[in-house]
Amino acid sequence: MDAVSACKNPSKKAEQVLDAARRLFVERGFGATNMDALAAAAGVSKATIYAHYDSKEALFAATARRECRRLVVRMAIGEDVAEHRALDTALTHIGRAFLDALMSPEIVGLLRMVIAESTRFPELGQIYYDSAPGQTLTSVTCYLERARREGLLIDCDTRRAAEQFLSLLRGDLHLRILLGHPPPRAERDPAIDEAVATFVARYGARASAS
Amino acid sequence: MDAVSACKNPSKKAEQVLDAARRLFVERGFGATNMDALAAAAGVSKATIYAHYDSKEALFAATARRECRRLVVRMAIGEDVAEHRALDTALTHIGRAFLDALMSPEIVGLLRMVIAESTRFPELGQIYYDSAPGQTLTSVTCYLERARREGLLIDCDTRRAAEQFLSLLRGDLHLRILLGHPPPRAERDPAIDEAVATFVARYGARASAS
DNA sequence: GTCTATATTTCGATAGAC
DNA sequence: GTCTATCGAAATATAGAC
Repeated sequence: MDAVSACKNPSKKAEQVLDAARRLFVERGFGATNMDALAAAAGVSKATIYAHYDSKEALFAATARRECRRLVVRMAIGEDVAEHRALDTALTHIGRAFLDALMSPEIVGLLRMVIAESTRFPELGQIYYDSAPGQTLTSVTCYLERARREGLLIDCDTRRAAEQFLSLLRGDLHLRILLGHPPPRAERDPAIDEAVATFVARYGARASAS
Repeated sequence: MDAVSACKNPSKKAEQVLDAARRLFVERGFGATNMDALAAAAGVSKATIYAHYDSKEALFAATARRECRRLVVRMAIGEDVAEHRALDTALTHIGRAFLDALMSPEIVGLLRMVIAESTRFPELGQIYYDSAPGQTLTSVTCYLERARREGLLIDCDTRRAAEQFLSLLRGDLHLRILLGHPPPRAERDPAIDEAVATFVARYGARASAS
């Protein structure tokens, strides 16, 4: 029951439909999007949509799954952003990349959509979580593990350390963005610096020069 | 345009309607709730609903606003949970209270609803943010300010410290709950301890006995 | 103020021609 | 495979009696 099998008859028009569905569902949500608007946006007729997808719900599920998969790709990039740098510099770079991704309109829209429909489509929540946050957490954990082996960190549970670092970075930014009231951009860089400072205070190797 | 003025004709039945609206909207969301179900749940006729509220949207807005205001009251309680205790004990207690509130089904449901409809009703996001997270942040900042004056904390920006502490507590719990996949409860207390440990590593007074 | 019954609209889904 | 045209259900909103 993935995006492929949900599409009964793959073709170019099926792609157009999926693209339009992504735009409209992400912008307006499931309930506020109707099939007429969807057909118009895709440049096809409603009947064509139903030739490819059994129902509005099936189309939504296929769309959401596809977008979550794309997310995995996006978040996996930047994994090596922190090569060969001092700990705090590397963490700052990771922080910027993380917040950039977190604040991008496509990701925010997708997350809002998934949250909104997580009761109607319970599986989506799991898929999303495994995609974006899961990938990021794994990626950061790997970096911290390397840093620990190199003596930059104290001996610790690197996965929990990664969770804490990401939490410090996220702050209430995530919530505010989801609520439609993002904080001014000027607050971002100081917040990253403070997140790094707190992380280093707990996990930085005491013996390192500072 | 608040909950009062949105209700054209206050009465006992108007209360019943608002109560039913809270339950259904929070459980099922705006789109999946219809006026027939609402009337049945409230024990009144549809016409009665429309005698008190101009439209489904008006009823939703009134309901959401009222629930956000109630939230302020809930979160303000527990402000003095941390009186006369050692720093880490107090922080642990604050942490438990915070997570309890964060995880309560009513609050999660309300938040999900507000996020889901934050494009259709942009004002709601602001109202919610000012209510729950705003109150909590203020409350924790006050405690930290007192602790700082008593010499338990280093000299610091207590508001930012409060933000970081709450972020550490929240972790990705919030996200996972909103996505419908909460982590096992057993992970909660260790996570709180670790949050406190990281916070104290950065902000705890170095001279204090440990 | 509240009800029953109904009007009206919106929207998901389909039939049938090409 | 795709379109035009349409059906039928569901849902919002209202009319009119009490």
